Amino acid sequence: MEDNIFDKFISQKTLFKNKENLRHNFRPNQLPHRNEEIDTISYNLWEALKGHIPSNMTLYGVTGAGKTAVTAYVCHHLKAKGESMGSQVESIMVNCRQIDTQYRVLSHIGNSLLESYEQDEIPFTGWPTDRVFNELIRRMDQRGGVFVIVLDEIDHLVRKVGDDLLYNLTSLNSSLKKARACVIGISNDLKFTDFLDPRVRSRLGQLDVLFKPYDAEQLQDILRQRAVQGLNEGVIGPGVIELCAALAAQEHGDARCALDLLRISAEKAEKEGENTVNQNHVRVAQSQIEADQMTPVISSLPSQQKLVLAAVLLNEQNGLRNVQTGQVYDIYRQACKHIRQNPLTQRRISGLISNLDMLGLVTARTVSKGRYGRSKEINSCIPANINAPEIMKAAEEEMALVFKAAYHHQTSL
DNA sequence: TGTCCACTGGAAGGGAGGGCTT
DNA sequence: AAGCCCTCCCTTCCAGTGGACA
Repeated sequence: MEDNIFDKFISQKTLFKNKENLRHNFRPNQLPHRNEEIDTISYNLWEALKGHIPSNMTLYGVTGAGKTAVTAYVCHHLKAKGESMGSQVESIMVNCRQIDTQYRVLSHIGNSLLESYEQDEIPFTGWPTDRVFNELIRRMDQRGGVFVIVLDEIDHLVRKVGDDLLYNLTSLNSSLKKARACVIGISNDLKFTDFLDPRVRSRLGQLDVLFKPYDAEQLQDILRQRAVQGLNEGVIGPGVIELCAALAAQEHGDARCALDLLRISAEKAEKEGENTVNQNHVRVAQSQIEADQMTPVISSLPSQQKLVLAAVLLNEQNGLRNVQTGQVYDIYRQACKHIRQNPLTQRRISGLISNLDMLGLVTARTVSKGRYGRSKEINSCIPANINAPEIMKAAEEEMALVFKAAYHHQTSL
């Protein structure tokens, strides 16, 4: 019989008991060091089980501080309790980084309320927004009960489209006849309410919950708990948990980062056929995570963005740091010429640079150089261990062409 | 103290591309 | 088919700005 390429993996021994337990989006039975937050939120949502309207809430905290996990955890329990008590409670989670316009949020919520016998989804475009809103209200009233609408990464949405949506959502209850609604906003940014209309701010901020970042010891607890569920006994070498926790604590106490580190370290060890995970695996995992986060971001960039990034990198290859917008724009224009594309305006490029900054691919600091004007100081954030050829591979044709052209230009000098 | 640089970043609006309703 | 609506990408215009320099 022909050998199957997967056979060797079947016979290979594994270090994992259940890998899902080590993913950051897994919902564990317990969330260590978050009892206070869970209490506050669930005490408020308890109103929903009695059929009343809970206060709107805003949850603040850095990435990986457990905001989303706690909310999902509480909502899960809420729904279960609702079912056993016979009161209709439903939670709808919306990730505002992916679903980032008023129309899309409303249609997403509306479509998640589709009864199985109803066929008509709200189309992803085409309707006036107020029609989507009215349809949402109709569906909520039809179902009745209390709806908990969770807007994750709400700061992103507000920065992008303003506060119209929040105004509408926080005043849902005045339009609803039978149903009731409350809104939970989750934000990484403590100051995003600065962007809000005072009315929206006071309605949304009826109850604020602050999630402090985990410290290294708390992260260790989290990792140990997950490791027990996710990994086989005795596979974790000395100091591994401590190292993962310490590295993640440096990243502002990001539990997500800690879990990824542990999982990928174990994957590395398993691939090497080792029986235990050691600190070396963690170090390898860390550099892989850095590279893995960046490469898909770069390759999914629109082509003009890639060109701008290429322009920054080209400047850096020539030994320039802290380049200004104007310099980047010059190189960018030359790059466009090389590959026969029409260049965009400098205003647009300035915006694209800010975009790259938000994505974490470059840092762009606005500085004033006195009478030599005011500009951005731009540096790439691409770590030295991801080198230019790899970026070129990731960024495909546009950047590869630019780099090639620049290389010829350099060598011909 | 005023000037002036090299931009920044907001606002308005055009146009293409997707879709719906009548 | 015509008339809307929404989103995305882009341009044009322009007031505003931090701080070095004369």
